[in-house]
Parts: sequence; C-alpha cells; structure tokens
Amino acid sequence: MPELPEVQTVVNQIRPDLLNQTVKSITPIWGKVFHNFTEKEARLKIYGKQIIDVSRRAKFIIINFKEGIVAIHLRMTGKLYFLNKNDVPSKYATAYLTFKNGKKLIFDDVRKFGRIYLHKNMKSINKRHGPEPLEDSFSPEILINIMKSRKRNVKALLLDQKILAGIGNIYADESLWKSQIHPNSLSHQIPKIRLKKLYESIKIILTDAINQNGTTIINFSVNGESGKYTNELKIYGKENSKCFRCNFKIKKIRVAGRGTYLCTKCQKKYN
DNA sequence: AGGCGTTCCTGGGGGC
DNA sequence: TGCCCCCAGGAACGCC
Repeated sequence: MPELPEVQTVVNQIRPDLLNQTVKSITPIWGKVFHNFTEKEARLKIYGKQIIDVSRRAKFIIINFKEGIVAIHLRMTGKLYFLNKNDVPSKYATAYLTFKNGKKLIFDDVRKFGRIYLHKNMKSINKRHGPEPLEDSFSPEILINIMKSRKRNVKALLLDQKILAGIGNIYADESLWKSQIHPNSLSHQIPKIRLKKLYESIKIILTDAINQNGTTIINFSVNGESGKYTNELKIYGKENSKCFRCNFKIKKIRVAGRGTYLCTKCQKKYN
C-alpha cells in the first residue's frame, strides 16, 4: 500500500537511472494499464524524448519531459524495477518502458489497480489534490483551517487526497495515534492545540518514514531495499497488542470503510 | 456537504 | 490437502 513515503522512496531509487535517459518505447502488457492515452499517442509524444526529471506529487510518480509528463500510480500492489533488455518480466508485469541505454523499466502489479497517465502538464493532477504535507508552505494554520472548516470524520479527511495529498491508511492511523486523536472524531470539534499536534505528527512521521525507505508490508520496490519504517509502527497492524503509550489493548475498528487501529484509552474522541 | 456502498483486481489466510 | 469466503485498500463514481 504505497503512500507518500513509499512513493518518494521509489522516486529516490529510480531517479538516478532515469535522469537524462531517452525513451525508446512504452508498451502495455495488460490492456487497461494506460488510463488516458493509447500506444499511438505515446509513440507521438514521448518516443525519442529525454527525461529531464523524476519527481513525486501526492502518490504519483512523475516522469518529466520537456513537454509533457508520464504519471504512474502504484495503487495497492504496483512496483517499478529495472531489467536488462533481454530479461523476461514477471508474470504480473502490466507495462514496460525501454530506453536508449538498453535498460527496461517494468511496471509490475498483481492486482492491476495501478495506472499510467500521459499529461501535458501537472494541471489535471494538481486540481485533484490538496497541499503536500512536507512542503514548507504547509503550515499548522492550513491544517487547522482544513479541519475547522468542515464537519467531517477526521480520518476520512486525512485520507481524502483532495484535502491533503499523500496520506493513506497506515500513516493516517499512525498520525492520529501520535497526536492522541480518536479516528472517529469530528474535524471541527478538535481543539486547535490538538490539531497543531496532529500537524507536527504528520510531518515527523512522514519524514521519518522517508528516511527509513518507507513501510514494507507488501514489497513496493523490487530493486530497492525494503522499507524499515515497519519497525517504527506504533499502532497500524497491532490489534490486541499493548499500546506503547498506556499499555491498553489496541483495537481494530472500521472507519471510513477502512480497517483502523487505535487505542481507545489514550486517543480522545471529539464529537 | 458528506457518508456510504460499489467497482476494479488477485493472493493469501482462516475456517472447516 | 483442498475449497470457499472474506479481507486487504486507493480512488472514482453514483446514490441518498
């Protein structure tokens, strides 16, 4: 389940190998993997074009060309890895790119939720996404405004990419645990001081997770090292074990349609 | 506005 | 060993 830190880790790992490379081809193995373009369009727009940067926006991996971008969303089980020209991709490969230097970038995706997009620029992605939580411009006031201006379940808000970009199920639970907020709290009822704590928790947790190469529950990158943040998790996946803070038994409930881990003793419900 | 269910997909785990 | 059912959950979409 790649979220912001995992996607950033993938970008960090593949960027050096992609920078300045010239695309020879991009080929779908599974029919629906190209979400908004055809092979023909790809041929016209990116064959022979040089990659000038590889970056991340929300949970998208962005391959930047002088004119246009290729955006890759890993969704649940997507992985990217390099092979040499004549190597055979795994049975779960849904697409691949080839480059002038003979390398091949494989998009591997067991559950086939992942998609590749071709866009002129970042406009269509930006308009569907809220602020980047790790950018300096993301301030406590912005988070307070997000929460206070809506009357919505706080976990649902954290997961909503239009509101805040990049957070998924694992880091939502971890951030709420660290800031001692019950996931079913109503956003506008949470005191400002608690929201400031939530802001700090999000920043710290995402930054630490990137430094640890993310959380590997299902491997998200084949070439790279596995994510070590798995060892730092305090609440996610820890049903029935003891809360690190208060020793109370950790529960698993459903919030916003997702499996949610929490400590009902030290995470306060505001409603 | 916002909550909820459904869809897309497949592997893996639990129950029997 | 095997079979069935449910669960995992990111995002879009339709409905109420």
